[in-house]
Amino acid sequence: MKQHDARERLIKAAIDLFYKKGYPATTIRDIGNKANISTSVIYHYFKDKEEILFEIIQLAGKDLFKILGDIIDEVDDPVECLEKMIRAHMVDWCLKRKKETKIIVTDHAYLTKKRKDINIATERELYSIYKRKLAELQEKGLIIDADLTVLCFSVFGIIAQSIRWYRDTGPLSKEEVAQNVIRILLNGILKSENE
Amino acid sequence: MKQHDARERLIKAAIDLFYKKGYPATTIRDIGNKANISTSVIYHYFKDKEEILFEIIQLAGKDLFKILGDIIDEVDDPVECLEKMIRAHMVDWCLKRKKETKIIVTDHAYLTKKRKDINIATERELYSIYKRKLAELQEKGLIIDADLTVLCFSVFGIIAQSIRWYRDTGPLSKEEVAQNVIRILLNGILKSENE
DNA sequence: TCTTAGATCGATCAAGCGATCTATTTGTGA
DNA sequence: TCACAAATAGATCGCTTGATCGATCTAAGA
Repeated sequence: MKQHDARERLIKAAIDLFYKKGYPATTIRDIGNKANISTSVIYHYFKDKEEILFEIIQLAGKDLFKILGDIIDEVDDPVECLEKMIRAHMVDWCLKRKKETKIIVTDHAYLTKKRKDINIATERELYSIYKRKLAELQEKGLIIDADLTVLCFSVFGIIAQSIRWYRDTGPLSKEEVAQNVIRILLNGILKSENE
Repeated sequence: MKQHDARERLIKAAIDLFYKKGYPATTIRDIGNKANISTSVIYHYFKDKEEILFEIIQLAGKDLFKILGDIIDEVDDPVECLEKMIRAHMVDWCLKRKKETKIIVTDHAYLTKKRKDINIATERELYSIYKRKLAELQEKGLIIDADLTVLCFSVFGIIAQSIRWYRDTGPLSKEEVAQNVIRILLNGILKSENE
């Protein structure tokens, strides 16, 4: 086995286990067994169990940051931009990295204050990406002037919850699900007169 | 102290602790201390630690069941009914019983299969209440015919996430937040021509 | 070939856990 | 007033946990 291969295998095993059993219920021994690595070796690559969780969460957070940032940079039209943000957020992040997304929601609270604060800061930055875009849309009169915070978290809410019910075996593809969600968010669920 | 007072105090203490620290990180001793009750007494009122979690989740579920059922029974107009369901779901359940709602999302996975299945069944029934109402609205041509499952879970998603960001100290009241969410869901976030 | 730093291992530690035990106190109906 | 079940308490059991230990193994450079 190659050098540093062990580290990656440990992270992968941890993601699987945290996802299935939750962070506190997953033991250091579980992770070692799953990765076929002795327990004590884990402490060569990570300071403690919590550091594994921290790294998983942080990597996923940075990933989403990049996904959204790229779209913001590339797409000028604000409505199209928001649409693409929501689609990529769902398809390329939530549903693609389903396990990490679930771990973030369920287990980030088990980080100690210092590390938790780092993640909260990252999360806040992600929110503010949406907030800025939604504010821009409001200024241009393109979307309703509902409370910006509620607006922002409603968008986030719908997206984040998608992992709770999306199944790869279901009748709809990830793209189709995203398309439905975008339609619901942008046009609402009520039929308007001109439809 | 009166009879059975202890039981209620234990449940209350457990709700506080599960909410703040999470179920696995909360010890039997924590609960006893918080309720000023000896550890061993807990086992007089509950079979084991998990039973406390189960009861908390089940009570909250039944509560929501009643809230939604009452509205379904009382309100004839389907659009008005959906609106009232969403409002009550948010205001009278999610935001009013914030701690239990969070516990359900975060900790229900720690129940053993038998008990978890019971809760999944309850949850499914709750979903189907919404599903039936949304299907009725679709049949009458009152809402868009997006995929019913996506529709249903989007509504749930927005509502469930509200506890992640609503603060009692914030600028908006619970009712105002609910009003914003209802507006977003029903009319979407894009401005229509006739607005 | 020798050295050295990193990687790996099994054994083990101290602490904390859920749960149980036995003993005592309390309250209530006969 | 007595009897008995429910309620409470502190001590403790057996086990698992995260973490550490000293001892090996491996591989690359001098």
